[in-house]
Amino acid sequence: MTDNGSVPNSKKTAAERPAPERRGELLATAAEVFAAHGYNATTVRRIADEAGLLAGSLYYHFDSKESMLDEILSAFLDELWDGYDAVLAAGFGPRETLEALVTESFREIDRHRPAVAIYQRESRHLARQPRFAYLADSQRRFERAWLGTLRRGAAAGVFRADLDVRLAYRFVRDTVWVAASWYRPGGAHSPEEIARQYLSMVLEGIAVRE
Amino acid sequence: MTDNGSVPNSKKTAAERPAPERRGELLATAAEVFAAHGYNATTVRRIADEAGLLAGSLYYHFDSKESMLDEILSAFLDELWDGYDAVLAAGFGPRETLEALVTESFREIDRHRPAVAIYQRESRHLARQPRFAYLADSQRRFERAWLGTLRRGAAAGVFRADLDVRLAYRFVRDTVWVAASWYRPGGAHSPEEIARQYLSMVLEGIAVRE
DNA sequence: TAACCTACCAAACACTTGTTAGGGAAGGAT
DNA sequence: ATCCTTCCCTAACAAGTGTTTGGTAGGTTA
Repeated sequence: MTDNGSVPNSKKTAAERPAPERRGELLATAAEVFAAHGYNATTVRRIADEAGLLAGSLYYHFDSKESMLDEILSAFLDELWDGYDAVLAAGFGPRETLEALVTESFREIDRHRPAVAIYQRESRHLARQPRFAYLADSQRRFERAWLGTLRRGAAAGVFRADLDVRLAYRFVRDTVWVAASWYRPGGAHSPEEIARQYLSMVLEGIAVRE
Repeated sequence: MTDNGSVPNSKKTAAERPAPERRGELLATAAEVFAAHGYNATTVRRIADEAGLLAGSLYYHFDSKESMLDEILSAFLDELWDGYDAVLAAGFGPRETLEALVTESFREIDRHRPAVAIYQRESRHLARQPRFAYLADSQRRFERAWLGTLRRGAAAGVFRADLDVRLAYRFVRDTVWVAASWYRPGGAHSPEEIARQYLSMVLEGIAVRE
């Protein structure tokens, strides 16, 4: 009985926000609908329907449809980078870094599946809008982290050096993140188990060695 | 294979068809815009703009925005299955079949990049509509072809048997098709070259062997 | 000449979209 | 009781949507 205790309304910064608990519920259903049908194809009435209120009422909590999307994506990316930065700061070798990044990614997919699906679908054209410039930033950091790890590994002789590193980067990146399109939490495999098998395929290949 | 004939501009009977050459141009630009911004986010006025005519004029050539999408997707799938069926009928072993399927896929991406991008983005929810039921059919055939090849290979000892075949299937499938999101025809690598490197990664892995 | 066909335009149609304005019920604080 | 805050509803708005209708320039055929 400790979860519904204090009301942190006055503790937040400048922007006065209504009760953050209802907000979270609404954002969760909005994310679910965005992920299922795409941002543009999702009407604000549909979100309201799914959440059990009327379209106009959403504007008590948010000032636009776009800001819902914004909040969903930035919350996801914040958490993602918390995890990634921890991995990158740990001083692992290239192979261990790759393994940790992949595992962390599948954990994020587990926690933020709708947000990841939306990101995959919309980030490319959203990144052009000034409001979503942080998406482009994130993509650059992303590339730096993964490509750097792959290059370090190739130089250290733990990853194959005969591959186009950029192709390998896209290969690993896509391999991991498209999983969000079919992954369902609570399924047969845990995020860690999926990460283990994916890593096994990416690192060792699916062919039998002789 | 999916549908009836190839020119569905039939308000009455398919007695006469307008010049198919202009049709092809319009479909190509429509596919390009759909791929760039998503089907729902694309207005019919935007397509017309890009093609150099007015929105209403598109309805001389097509009877709806949806039928443009239909024609783009089914044309792509028809060609894809021509290639796949040829491979599957060739009587290759599992490994050669996999290699041929991957190579053929990258060739299709090269030829139908916009259609592939649209397919990736929209097929999931389109498949629920009766009109696009052939998308679901195609996906089932797709799964049978790839999964069957992987199973045959695991049984024959050329693919690893310790992997979840379903995971491996999704791994290979996604790995190949997401390439459409970044591939640009006329780039540094030919489809065959990309296929070669992807196959090398999928089959042998990116780690150095000892 | 006239009739005809192709490929388009101009203007509107009905409908959906995101968003806003004003109001009101519930409940706690004073 | 009075006030205030929270959360939602009703009802509308203007802009944008896919689509239809009727017309027409220009070429081809009779």
